[in-house]
Amino acid sequence: MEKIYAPHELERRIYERWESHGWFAPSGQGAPYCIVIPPPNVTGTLHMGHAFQHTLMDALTRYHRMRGDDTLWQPGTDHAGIATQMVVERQLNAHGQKRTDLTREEFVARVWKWKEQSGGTIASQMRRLGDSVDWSRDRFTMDPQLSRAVVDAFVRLHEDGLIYRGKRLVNWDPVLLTALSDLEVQSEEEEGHLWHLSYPLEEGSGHVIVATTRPETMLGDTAVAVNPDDERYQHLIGKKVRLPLTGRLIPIIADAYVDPAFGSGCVKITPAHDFNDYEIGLRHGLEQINIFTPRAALNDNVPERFRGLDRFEARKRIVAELTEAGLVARVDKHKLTVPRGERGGAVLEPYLTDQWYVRIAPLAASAIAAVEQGRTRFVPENWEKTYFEWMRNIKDWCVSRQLWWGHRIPAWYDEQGNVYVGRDETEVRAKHGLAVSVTLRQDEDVLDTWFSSALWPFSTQGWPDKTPALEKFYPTSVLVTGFDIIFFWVARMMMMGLKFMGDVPFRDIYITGLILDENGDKMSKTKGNVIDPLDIVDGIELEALVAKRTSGMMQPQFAARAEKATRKQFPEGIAPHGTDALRFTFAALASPSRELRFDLSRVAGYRNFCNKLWNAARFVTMSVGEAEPASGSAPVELSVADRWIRSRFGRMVAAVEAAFRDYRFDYAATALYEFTWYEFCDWYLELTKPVLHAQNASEAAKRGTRLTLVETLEALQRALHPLMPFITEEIWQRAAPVAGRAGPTVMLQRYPLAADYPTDEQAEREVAWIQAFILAVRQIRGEMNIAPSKRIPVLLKGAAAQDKDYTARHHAYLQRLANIETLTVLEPGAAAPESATALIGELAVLVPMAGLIDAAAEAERLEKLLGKAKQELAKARGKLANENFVRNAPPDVVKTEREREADFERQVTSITAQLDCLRGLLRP
RNA sequence: AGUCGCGUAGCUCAGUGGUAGAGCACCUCCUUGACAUGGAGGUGGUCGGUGGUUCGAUCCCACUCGCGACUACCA
Repeated sequence: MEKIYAPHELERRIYERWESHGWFAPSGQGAPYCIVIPPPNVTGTLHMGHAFQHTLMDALTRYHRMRGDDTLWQPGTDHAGIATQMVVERQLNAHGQKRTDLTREEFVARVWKWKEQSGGTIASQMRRLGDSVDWSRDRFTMDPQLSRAVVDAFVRLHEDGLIYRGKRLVNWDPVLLTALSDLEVQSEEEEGHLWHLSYPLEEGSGHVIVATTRPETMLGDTAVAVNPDDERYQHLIGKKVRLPLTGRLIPIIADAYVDPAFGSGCVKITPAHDFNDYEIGLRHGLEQINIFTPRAALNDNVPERFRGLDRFEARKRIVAELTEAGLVARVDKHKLTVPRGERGGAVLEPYLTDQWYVRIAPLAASAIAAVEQGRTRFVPENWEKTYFEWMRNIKDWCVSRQLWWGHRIPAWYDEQGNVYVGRDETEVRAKHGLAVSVTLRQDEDVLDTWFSSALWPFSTQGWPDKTPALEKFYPTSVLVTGFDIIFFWVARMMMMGLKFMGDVPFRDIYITGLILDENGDKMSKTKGNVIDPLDIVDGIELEALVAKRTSGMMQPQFAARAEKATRKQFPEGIAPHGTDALRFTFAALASPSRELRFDLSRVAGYRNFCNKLWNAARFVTMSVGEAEPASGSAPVELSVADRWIRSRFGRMVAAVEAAFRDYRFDYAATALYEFTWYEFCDWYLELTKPVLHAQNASEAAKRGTRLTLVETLEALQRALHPLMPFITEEIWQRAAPVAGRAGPTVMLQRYPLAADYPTDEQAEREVAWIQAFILAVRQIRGEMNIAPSKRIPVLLKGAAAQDKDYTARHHAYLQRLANIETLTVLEPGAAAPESATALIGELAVLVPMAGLIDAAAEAERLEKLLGKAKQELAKARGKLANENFVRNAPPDVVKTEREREADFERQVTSITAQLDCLRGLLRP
């Protein structure tokens, strides 16, 4: 084996082998275990958040596969309606073309082409990350079968009265020219103004003042509203004002919605351009005057001189004219929240249009109940509150989009405008008895992308057909996703799953944290702080990274900032770390916290861990050789260390089992890391050396150690495999034959079971003693600056029978690991030379000073120890002096406290005696 | 405005009603035949503040200060 672990070459080779053998497919045996991937945008690339979630999903998948479950990780991608259409439109624009220069068919063909071109990026990234998805089942939301599912779902919902078409106010994007759902609106606080406008009363005797942030909408006002209890305006209710600039007469109405304390207490009502005003308009039967074109320019419903003006231009003109007319009473600075489109960023306009809606309340009710009843469980549990909060206040879902890329709505219109919903035109004609002579025209609109996503857990398994896959893998086991799409996706899958499958789509919903950069900022292209996960895997030069981060940036100032930040953050680019190190980092990071800062130094640490594991494997293979240590009938004898490491391995596996059960990947990572490094490498490998190198050790003992070495190494690869699939495969291939384990790949081996490694209390006790001894000597060495290579004599004082026993039996370990020259057990009362001291309970470990140790330094060290011991002793005594403590605390707590007290008393006595002795020396 | 979350070592974060932990960073020593991407030892925290419950609170409760996210918004 190479001295340094080099991941690059072997990762690709190994993945290809796994994939070509079809090992990612479900085995067909065992209990079904299924995860559906949150489908990324087909034309996108995977970012750190994806890589993080994929790591966790793959770890779960590999773990369950190795546990013998019939495991499927279902891959696929999403057509991402608006996002994808926008990308292709931008490409057209770059060539001086517009979407509308093409026919719909031409444009859609163009998008498909782009999808074919760029659609492979994600798959190749996933391969590099080691994702063990069943590629043979790859799905795309616009596959024929999944499209059929979309149509079927739409028709069924319509048949059940859960989909309707209606004219109402929607969030309209005047740039993209489409409706959006409430969730796609991003409200941001911006600086604006509050204009106080004066509307004259009809009879000419005075005026009312209304306050507005959008003066241009006054052209569509159809009332002024006051609070019914507002005494200032009682006398005006029912009267009329003359709307400036238009001359229209509009009524003053009373509505409890109006807050008398805000502004003037008078509100202009524009039912066609404000959600609240719309509701008020409905209550009072007000006219709805639409004053905008779809592009949000003023239309023919306004005085001629304003027609055709863009809304922002119109605002200036109207304010100017009103000011001139003396009708602007006041202008205040005002913070307001401006609704913008999630994708395009355009200011949205509440706009009256015909759209399709899902009547959501009945669907939400069963989805709420399912979580209340525990049929689906959120992990961490707290997220169910967020889910409930939204579900209980949910509003109907606008599902139609005025786009070309997506699932066309399965509705047809005749020339009279009657609408028919059906799976296709033939079905529609048959269902409604429409003659061939009736011309039908299909709805031009497509469905919200999230409509097809909502069906994902069952549409991917063949629904609406009753397929074996659907039967087996629905409900899925767990959904792994971020909290940012609980509403968009999770809640909707719950509703649709319950509606169409009659059961929840997943047993557990594991909500991951959000990956932030090392400063706690969201990673975004505009901030220039995104990291391509593969750049961490393969490494990247600084210049290439800068180029990558600044390319395609519209605004040069952003590019400059991104470049500066990048050069500061990665002055030498990013070193290669390998996939396993990145994956292990993600696992270790996956605490229940909702925000996770990604720090490259963590990855470096885990790359070192890979290297450590690699070198441990080198040591084992070099020590054990090619042959199976336990072959034939040769006797095998296990040392205390051999028994100890098996026992410790069992404890570690138990911790990992619990961690996977609880989705505590951080605990799993920690347990594996600590076992591997601190127990297997730091202690066990060292403890094998005295045995393997000893001339007087029996062949049976050597066989036992070799066997344990290679068996533990082999089992450790299986234990680590879900988190670090590549390096473990590579090592396993070498270790397994020697460990007597057959099989083509570690990924199909059984995961170790804690039950197979019962705790060996005695071995653990003995090794703990050995460790304490060695640590005691090392501590003296370290603090007294005695070179590790210097062999030193050690004396034991106050040794009990057991200490003597252990000392005798484990002499070889002590001698080698503490690098001892001689080990002498002092008889009671025997005089000890001046020494440095360390305590193991009542046993004192002495290192004679004889030229090695500076007495003053040792005195200082002991003073410090004494201080600590006294402090702890005082604490313990204080507690025990408290009658209430002794009376009320559980007996075992009191007992422990008494033991501590005794222990510290002994320490204080012993250290004090040593100090006295030293002081004698220092005071000649 | 409502909902939720966070505040623990220099940094990033675990954690528990009874002895406060890890990684990184830092200091000292060491190239010993798996590994310097390493080994050995060490420094470092009044667990945001105040009060309450308790024999005992970093942990539970209340209030408070400082952050943050989400949802809905007053024109």
